[in-house]
Parts: sequence; C-alpha cells; structure tokens
Amino acid sequence: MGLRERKKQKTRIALIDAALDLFLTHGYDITTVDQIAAAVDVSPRTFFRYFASKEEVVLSPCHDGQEIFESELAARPADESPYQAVTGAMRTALATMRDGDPATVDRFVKVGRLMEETPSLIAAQMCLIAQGERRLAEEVARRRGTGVDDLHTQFVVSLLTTINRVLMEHGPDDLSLLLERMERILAVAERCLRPGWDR
Amino acid sequence: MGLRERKKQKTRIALIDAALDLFLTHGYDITTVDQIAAAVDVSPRTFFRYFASKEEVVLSPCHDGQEIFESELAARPADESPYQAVTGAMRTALATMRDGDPATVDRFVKVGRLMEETPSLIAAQMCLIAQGERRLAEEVARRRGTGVDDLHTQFVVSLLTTINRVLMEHGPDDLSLLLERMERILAVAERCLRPGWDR
DNA sequence: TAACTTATGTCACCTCATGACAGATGACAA
DNA sequence: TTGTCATCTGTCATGAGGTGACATAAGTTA
Repeated sequence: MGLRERKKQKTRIALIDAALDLFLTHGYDITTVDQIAAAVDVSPRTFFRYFASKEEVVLSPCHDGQEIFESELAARPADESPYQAVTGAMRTALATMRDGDPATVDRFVKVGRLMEETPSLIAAQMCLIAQGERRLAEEVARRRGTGVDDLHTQFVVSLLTTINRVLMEHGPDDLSLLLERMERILAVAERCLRPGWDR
Repeated sequence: MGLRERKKQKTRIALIDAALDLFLTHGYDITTVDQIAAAVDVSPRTFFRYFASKEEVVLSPCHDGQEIFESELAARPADESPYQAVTGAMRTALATMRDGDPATVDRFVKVGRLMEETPSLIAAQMCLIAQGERRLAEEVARRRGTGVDDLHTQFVVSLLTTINRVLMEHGPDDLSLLLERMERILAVAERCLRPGWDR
C-alpha cells in the first residue's frame, strides 16, 4: 500500500474520530461539518469527498461491521439452515471484533452511545439495516431454494433482522456482554419458534 | 370548528396533495419546497409551519394511519394476547380505511408508490416505524404484564412490527389486496411460531 | 367597532451538499 | 533526479433545506 493510500486512511480515521468526539461532547445536531474539518485541519469540501453526508461518518463503523458479518455469513457451509448460518456468523463476527483492534471496538461503542441520544440518527441506522436486509434476503433465498419474493423467505429474513435489531437496541458498552445478551435473545427466539421454521 | 381551523385543514391537505403530485411526476429529490409552496400559493416559510421537513409531508398519511391503528389497538379487549390484539387492530384499521374517504386511500397509495422509487424516504419511514414500535412496546408490556425492557416482550414487539413491515414492503395499490396479503403473511407466521409465543 | 389572538409573508441567516477549476502532492518511468 | 501523469485537496460559487425575528393580515370575541 502506497503513501497516498495510507494518508487517505489516516485522514478518514481522523475524521471519524474527530466527528465522534465532537458529536459526543457537543451533540450531533449542533456540531457542524466545518468544525469536524477544522479539527482534522482539512477543508470542509474534503470532508464530503470522504463521506457523502454528515450521517455517513457516524454510520461508517456500522457499515464496516455489516461487511464483516456478511463475509462471515458467506463463508458458512451451504447445508446450514438460514438461522444456523446467521447466528453462527454473528457469533464469530462479534468474537473476531472483540479480539481485534481495540480502537475499532471503541468507535463502535461511541456510535452506540451516540445513537441512544440522537433520534435523527436512528433513521439513518434503520436505512442501513434495511439495505443489509435486502442482501440477507438473497442469501436466505439461496439457502431455502426460493426467490427473494417468497413470502416465507421474507418472513425468515425479517425475523433474523429482528433478532439483530433487538440485540443492538441497547448500545454495546462491552462486546463480551453483547455476546452474552445475544445468547439470551436466541434462547427466547428458540422458545417461541417451531423447529425448522427457517427451512 | 371555526373558519380559521377549516382554512388550516384545507391548506394542509392542499400542501400534501401538491407535494405528492409534484414528487410523483418530477421526483422527490428534484422537487423543491419552493415549488410545492408556489403550487398552493403559499410562502415557503408557511410550508415549514405545517411540516417540519420535506419528508414529513410525505410521511403524514402514514402517521395518520399509525394513529388509526393505535386507537383501534387501544380499544381491543384487555384479555386478548398481543398477537390477537395487534392483528385484530390491523384488520379493522385497514377495513375502516378501505370503506372510508377515497381521497385518503388515494394519498396512501401515492405515498406507497413514492416510497418504492425513493430510497431516501425509506429511512424516514423506518424512523416512523421505530417510533411506533416504542409505543407498541408499552401496549405489549401491559398485556404481557412485564416491563418494556423484558427481553421476551421486546422480541414479541419486534416480531409484530416485522409482520407489519413485510406487509408494507410492497406498496398498497389496493387495500383489499393488502388485506388479503396480510392474511397470507399471518398464515406463514402462525406456521412458524409456537402457540402462545406472545403470552 | 375595538381589542385580541393567531396565521402568514418578508427578510436575514445558517448548515448541508455539490460542481468547477486550479494548485499541490504522490506514483511511476526514463 | 527529473518529468509526466494521475489523483487528492483547497478555494470559490451556488443552491436547497431549515429557522428566528418581526411586521402585517386575517379570524375571533366582546
């Protein structure tokens, strides 16, 4: 990786960190793009070359997390049921993140705290979830051998997304706690669902 | 109701209709608030006195629909399970709307078509759903006799919201068709769920 | 009609976001 | 090292969304 690419990564990370800190100390709505850019010593125009919007800089850690999950999911054996594959991928994705770069985890936690106190960001997060849901639909449809329009498949997809949403409801202060919380949610779900509901 | 109040209702409806028509013919993003205001012969500043944002004018029919549903839900007998109460309220709400003012239905259909072709609106809709979900949580917690933080209750709530979301996935071209579609989704859900899952 | 209340228009202003262009900087070959 | 090229960045201009302040117009009530 060349110097140019490394510099780009650095300013990208710097923008994210500066933005998260400013948002958390002064509030999301009140903080301006100009302030973020000034904190990183970059022109405001440059900010928008890295992030399409003010929201995107907050959501970028979530986006990265989604990609990790999705690559884990794709690596799952083909004979697993959708539920098995998704829950397995979630477990390994969270564990990988927990044992990885602490700075990444830190950013994740900050985003979580920010979400709780900023309603306007919830919409953006929901949008991200909806996009992820569409990609998940294709994976589930493949595993169930139906089209993405199949009503049962749509139900399975929505339910899997639901589990993930309930999980993320309360921000992840600690990833180990989050993993534990996830197991409890899965236990509830399995109590409610008939065996083979996702086949 | 006095003349002043009637006038307000009229401009409100006029703004919604003008906005929906402009959005559908030219596209949501390209249409400006100034154009909407000009179409109703009102100052742009006035538009923002009726709607807090450009999104809100689109979502207002959905918001009204939510309120109808929620009042139906509140009127349900207390001994019904959350699932029974919610599905019952949905049935009556949709039927009431179908047999009510055709203009209201028309607006609803237009919003649905607009959603399909405008990704940026999906986020806003999601936010509305999230808010409705929080209110639903209190109702479900009441019926289940738990707090809103109870994990099982959260699961039930999310699942009920999920059913609603799958239902609304494809815009309501026709309310009778929508009712029919709903019954099919409920059949799928009931096949997947153990009896008494929502108790 | 007079006094009051409330909705509207006008004006000024801020933030978000984008296109265009020029200059700075890294990449790469000779 | 140097020259060339690609690309990143800053500056400037522009437009749309959104809000506060204040005066004016219109409906309400006595």
